[in-house]
Amino acid sequence: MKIAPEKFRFAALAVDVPVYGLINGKLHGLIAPVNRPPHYVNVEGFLGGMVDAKENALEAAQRVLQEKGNLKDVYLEQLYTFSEVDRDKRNRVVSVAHLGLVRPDTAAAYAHPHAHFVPIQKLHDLAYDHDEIHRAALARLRGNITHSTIAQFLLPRHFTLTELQSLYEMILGHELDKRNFRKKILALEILKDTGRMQEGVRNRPAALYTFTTTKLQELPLIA
Amino acid sequence: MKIAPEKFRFAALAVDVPVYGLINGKLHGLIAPVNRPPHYVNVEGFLGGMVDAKENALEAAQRVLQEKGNLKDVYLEQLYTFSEVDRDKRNRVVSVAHLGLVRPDTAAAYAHPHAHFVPIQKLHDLAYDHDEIHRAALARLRGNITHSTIAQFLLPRHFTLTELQSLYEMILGHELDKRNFRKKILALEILKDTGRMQEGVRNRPAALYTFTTTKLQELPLIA
DNA sequence: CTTCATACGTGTATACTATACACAAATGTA
DNA sequence: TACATTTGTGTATAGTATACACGTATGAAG
Repeated sequence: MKIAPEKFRFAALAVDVPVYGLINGKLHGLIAPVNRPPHYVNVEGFLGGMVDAKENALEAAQRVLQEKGNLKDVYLEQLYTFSEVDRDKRNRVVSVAHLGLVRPDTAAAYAHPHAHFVPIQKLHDLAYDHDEIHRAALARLRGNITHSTIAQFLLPRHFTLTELQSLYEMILGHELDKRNFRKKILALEILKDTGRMQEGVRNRPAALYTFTTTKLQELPLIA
Repeated sequence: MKIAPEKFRFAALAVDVPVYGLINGKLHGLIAPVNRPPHYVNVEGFLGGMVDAKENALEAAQRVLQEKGNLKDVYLEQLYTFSEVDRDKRNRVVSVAHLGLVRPDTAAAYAHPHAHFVPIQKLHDLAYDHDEIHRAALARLRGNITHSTIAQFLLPRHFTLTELQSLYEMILGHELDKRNFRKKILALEILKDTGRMQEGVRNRPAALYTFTTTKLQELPLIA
């Protein structure tokens, strides 16, 4: 593929990837130090990087997560393209933001010299326009969780209904009735009982469920 | 704003804008001839153009519609960014597609030497990846019409409930019950009766309604 | 081994919402 | 005056959403 004529090439094309995961049942976002003098020092931001000539935006997002975060098998979807002229104060960079989700095993076991998970409430004053990207990502998550089985990418393979409900509550920002939630979610037939139970809890052990399919499905509205 | 370093500038950044409007009560899309030898000759495509150095993607979309289609006051929202390496066979172009909607007065009175409105069923075999953009745009329209007052950007200022219902039916692809549709839409309190009636129709004249606000509002699910 | 603390798992009655459905009324035309 | 056409309206029924409380299984502590 040839490169475009010089006169159209003033902007760099980047991806930024807000990645979220549950740690101890709470939503965290993955950020790393940003050090780009003179504008961006002593700040942090989501993982991001330039798209290169032989890949599309999604592939770039996957590569960036691998290279800069040592992360694989992340659920990714395109979020929004941020193109404000001065969104990067150094020079013109247009960024195709992608929402990323990881399971708790990945998030909890995550160890990396620079990138780290931080509770979502503490994600502010980030570099570039990453505060705005964060808001857009959470809004997307809220929209998705009621219309699809996206929760599956944030939960372990086997989970309890209480864990699922708690995830919904965190993302939606309000509490749900336990009995009604169970009735609705089970009626959708997207979950199956594994027959196994929680172990090592100091209360009545909960049944473990799993999603019937590993694919993202559209759903009628929940909650 | 400085331009980005040379090594990151291999792709051109463009916008493509599928614009839809009602003509004689049917949805049409706006396309124009594309003539970019050797790959794109004798084909048509949505209006599009390069983003330039001093504007963001939305501003570019507005400018392109003005310059290439002589269109102003178009409702625009970012749709999706298409970044396949070979989506433009000539060279690498990443396009931030925007969905555009115009009112029937604009669409019906539309006269332009090249750009023209074509019924959506006839929009196929378009240049570049515009068939895919068309599909994405219609899918977005379907999603939006049930969750927002986006219909207002496709209807005249004053319209009948039958016209509104017919728009919903066209976009959703199925028929709706007249009485139930009216009950639901009026209960939302997004419409007000203008007190005026249709004139010059050869049947019982319908009451004319208008949206209570000119802003896009989120709605609970309709239909 | 008993008691306690904790979280799990379940059903029903009521309010609300969605659906199905048919006919009289207002206009222009013949 | 009769006809063709499209508007505008109500009710009964089914289905869905909501509100709500207590017995049960486990581990820990005494």
